[in-house]
Amino acid sequence: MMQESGTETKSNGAAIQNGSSGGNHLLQCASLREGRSNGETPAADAGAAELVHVQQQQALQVARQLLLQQQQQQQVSGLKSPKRNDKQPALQVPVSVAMMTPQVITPQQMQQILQQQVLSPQQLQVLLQQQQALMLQQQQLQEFYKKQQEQLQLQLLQQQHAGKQPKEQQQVATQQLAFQQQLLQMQQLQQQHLLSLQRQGLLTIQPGQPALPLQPLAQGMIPTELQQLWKEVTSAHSAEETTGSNHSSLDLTTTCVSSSAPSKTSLIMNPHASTNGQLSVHTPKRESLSHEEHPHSHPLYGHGVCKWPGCEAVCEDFQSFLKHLNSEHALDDRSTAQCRVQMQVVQQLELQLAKDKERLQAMMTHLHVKSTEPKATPQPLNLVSSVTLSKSASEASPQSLPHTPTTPTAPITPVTQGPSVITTTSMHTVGPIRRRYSDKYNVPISSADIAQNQEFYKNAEVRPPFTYASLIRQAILESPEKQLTLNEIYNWFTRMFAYFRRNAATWKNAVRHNLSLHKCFVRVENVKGAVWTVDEVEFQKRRPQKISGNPSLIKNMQSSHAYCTPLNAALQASMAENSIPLYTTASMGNPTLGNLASAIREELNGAMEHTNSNESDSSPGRSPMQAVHPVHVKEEPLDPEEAEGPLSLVTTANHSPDFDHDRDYEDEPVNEDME
DNA sequence: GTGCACGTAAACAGTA
DNA sequence: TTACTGTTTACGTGCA
Repeated sequence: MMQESGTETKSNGAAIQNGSSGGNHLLQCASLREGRSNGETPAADAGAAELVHVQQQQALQVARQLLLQQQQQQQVSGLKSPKRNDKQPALQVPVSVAMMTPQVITPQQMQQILQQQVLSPQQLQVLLQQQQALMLQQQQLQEFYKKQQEQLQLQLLQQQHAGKQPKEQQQVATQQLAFQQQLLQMQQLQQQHLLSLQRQGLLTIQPGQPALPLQPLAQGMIPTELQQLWKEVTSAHSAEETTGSNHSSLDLTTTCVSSSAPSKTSLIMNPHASTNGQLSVHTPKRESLSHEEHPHSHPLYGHGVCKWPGCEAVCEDFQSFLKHLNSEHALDDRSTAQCRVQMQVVQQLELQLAKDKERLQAMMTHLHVKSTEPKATPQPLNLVSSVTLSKSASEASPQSLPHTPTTPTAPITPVTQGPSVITTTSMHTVGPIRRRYSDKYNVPISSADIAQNQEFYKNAEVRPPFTYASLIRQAILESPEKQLTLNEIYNWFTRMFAYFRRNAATWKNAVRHNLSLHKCFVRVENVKGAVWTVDEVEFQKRRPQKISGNPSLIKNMQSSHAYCTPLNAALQASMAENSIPLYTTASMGNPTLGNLASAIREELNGAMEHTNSNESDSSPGRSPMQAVHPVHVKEEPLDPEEAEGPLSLVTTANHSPDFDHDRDYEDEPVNEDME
């Protein structure tokens, strides 16, 4: 008995699932673009990188030549002019250090680390090699530059004691300038190269941590990975510190060779970092202060261990920890560098979080809209779906007002909210409560509702928060011909809802009961036997009744439309005025909009009609459907002779799928009363 | 408290 | 005879 009938209800599930995966990617791309948006050329590829590489080598050679010349001059002339003492540091420092320092991982780079997963191992290796070559060059440059500076300083000192000729001084100064310009140029080239690498998906790597890039390519970074990253970064820093005679090379922030602590801190805060409120450069002062406030709760101290990133020094007690903190993690270049890295880690995490949030939002949105998209496709279903959708939408919207507050069940909100699934789920758990919610006051289920939660209902044995009447109507409307045999209705129930795979006797009885009870369900004798159809007119009639006597309802409905998204005011107004136009456009156009519009229209229609219906059936505001169809469809109990009447109804219903009838149906009692 | 809507159960009849 | 289909009635529940 319960077999077959697989035709009409297409699984919206597939459509639901295929929809939107691309969105995230787009988002990511967009964010990446933002991150990089420093005016780089977009077309950086391996060729460009090589070019940059060659250029860098040339620049390096030039620098070496300059240095040699300088050294020769120094040897020949002895001491240099002291005059340039003042200017030199000023010139050197910013240019040299800032430019030459291997870059601390920038937020963009971190972001890429977190996101990148595209490159093939071969690509990665090539890029890594390039990167490492660059790093080597950087180191060479640094060493070279440091030596030069030391020599210059020595020279200057010597010159201070022994006078020099201004000529030589000028020469040296110009050479310095030229050299710095060369360095600057090199640095720019390097940066370009780095940017190109970034574009290719590889982050820039710090010298001394070649392994780093390999890890990050795994998808999202988990905290441990981040920690690992942190350790590597910090270790790299410290290594450089120890190796380099001059500590300042590490960090952009640690620019001045002779810079003082304050200047460093100020430099440390780059715009990015400051945004995070990370100004919390941990000065000893602060620490102690915070410590005073919270005696033994120091964020950097726990379980007897210093939690300074990469430290993990064991501290017997808090005092020793403080000691350790002040001694080992005082305000120096290393600490600031670490601090900066930490800032970036945090920033990256925040970025990741934001991104994930975006992703979630996109997913929610997609799941929401999704149901409508598939329906747009031209299939038997589509017709149905459009109808049902409109219905659903209408249902949702209307009821949502009066109902929403009271009824938790209604998966009401196809349009408005996000994870309808969740909503429904939660609602389902309510179980017993469900019934009231669905129809009456509210709207009967909408196909959209069902579609949106389709997967959930299919798999979870949760009672759908819809009335039998709503479900039956839905099933019928989803069928290509908008008519189903009882058995097909059964099948639809079992197919769509796991809940109805049990207790068949009970719910089947209920289905039959509803079919018979509600006038909106019309039994038609067909060639193949008896089929059930939905009489929308009945719905129309009924709806008003429920609402009837409640003038505020109309208001509510209209206001409810506002909830319903992006329908513009004009549209709503037009709908309010005349349901027909809206109806047409809505149904024809964008599915979502159509649903919404139809829903609204229904609502309005219902309300209007309702108001009008009290007086007479033929109200001006009525939809064509209504006008066309005889109001009384089912009034007379089904005599075989009357079969014709219902049939006509059926046809009409089919013709105007969009017509939402949301109003439901079912309250037979109402109908009867009206009739 | 009442009316309404809904769900559930059951009885009954008709039909294949 | 059985199972399905369809109708009807009764009862309970929740809500306005």
